[in-house]
Amino acid sequence: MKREYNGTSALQKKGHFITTQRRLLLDLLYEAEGHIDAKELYRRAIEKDESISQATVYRSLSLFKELGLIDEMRLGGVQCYYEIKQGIDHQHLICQGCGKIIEIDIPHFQESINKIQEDHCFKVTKVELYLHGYCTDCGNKS
Amino acid sequence: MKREYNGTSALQKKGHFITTQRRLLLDLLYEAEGHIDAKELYRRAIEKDESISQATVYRSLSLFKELGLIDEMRLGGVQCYYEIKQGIDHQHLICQGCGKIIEIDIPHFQESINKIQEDHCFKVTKVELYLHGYCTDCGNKS
DNA sequence: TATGAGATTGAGAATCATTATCATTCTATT
DNA sequence: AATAGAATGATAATGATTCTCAATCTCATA
Repeated sequence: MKREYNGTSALQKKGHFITTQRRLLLDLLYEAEGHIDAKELYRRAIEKDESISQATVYRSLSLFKELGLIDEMRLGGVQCYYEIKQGIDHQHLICQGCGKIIEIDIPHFQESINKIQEDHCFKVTKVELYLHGYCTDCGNKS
Repeated sequence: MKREYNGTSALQKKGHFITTQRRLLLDLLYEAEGHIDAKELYRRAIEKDESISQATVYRSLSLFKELGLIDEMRLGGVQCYYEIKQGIDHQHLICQGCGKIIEIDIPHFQESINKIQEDHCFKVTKVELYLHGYCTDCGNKS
């Protein structure tokens, strides 16, 4: 089943071509439902299109990021993780035990950010909050 | 002038050797007063000890981090930045215009973290908050 | 203070993620 | 269908970091 994603129209609007590769990668990013890195995205892409190149994956991720279609995260390792931009901002708990990523919504977080902007006369464009630690399961083990 | 840093005793306590290289690197980290990356640390180290190796810089940073002597940050680029662990936690504003890093103390931030820990039954060991955007100077230009 | 086991180092190779190059192919008009 | 320019695939290049291993150093013990 072919769905029409917002993503493709966002590409057009800025004068970028809609290619089969970009459509595939957007598809996979939607299906992934968060937290996928370039390598894994490439692995999944090559199953559907065996000729797709790693370079295209990186180039597309870079473009999607520029267009604001996806968010880029640093969850601990060297590589970046990506996810389709959500309507509602959320932050991440990263379990050092099992590697699980938990998305959380922090009440009144935006208000705190607004206050910081005013206090420091700084225009915030992107917020990254990573809380590393141990989830319920891993915390109980120790 | 040779100073005796806490760092060296922390090394000893955990059974690590105090080597001239480690002492030099700790010295340089103290002098740097925050936000230095491995490459720059190596540049400064080699001025004092022309035979020191990049590998030693990386190994030492990794050890210092493990011992809790330094904090590791991801300030936007690919590489990590390091700084001697401060008594008081602080977070970072990262200017996308001029690259300036501004350290900020967020009132009641720890309380928010505590609440998140309780709400999600998650034991937080490390907090990373990065606010990307534009500082006063760069914000006014546009 | 001399010794030896084991930790640490230097040099450079290796790895891993990401970016650049460039000839070829594809896209969206005309 | 023709065409200009964008995008791709293959692969080389880069940059940060890690690994390997023989040589050297540290420190507890004699």
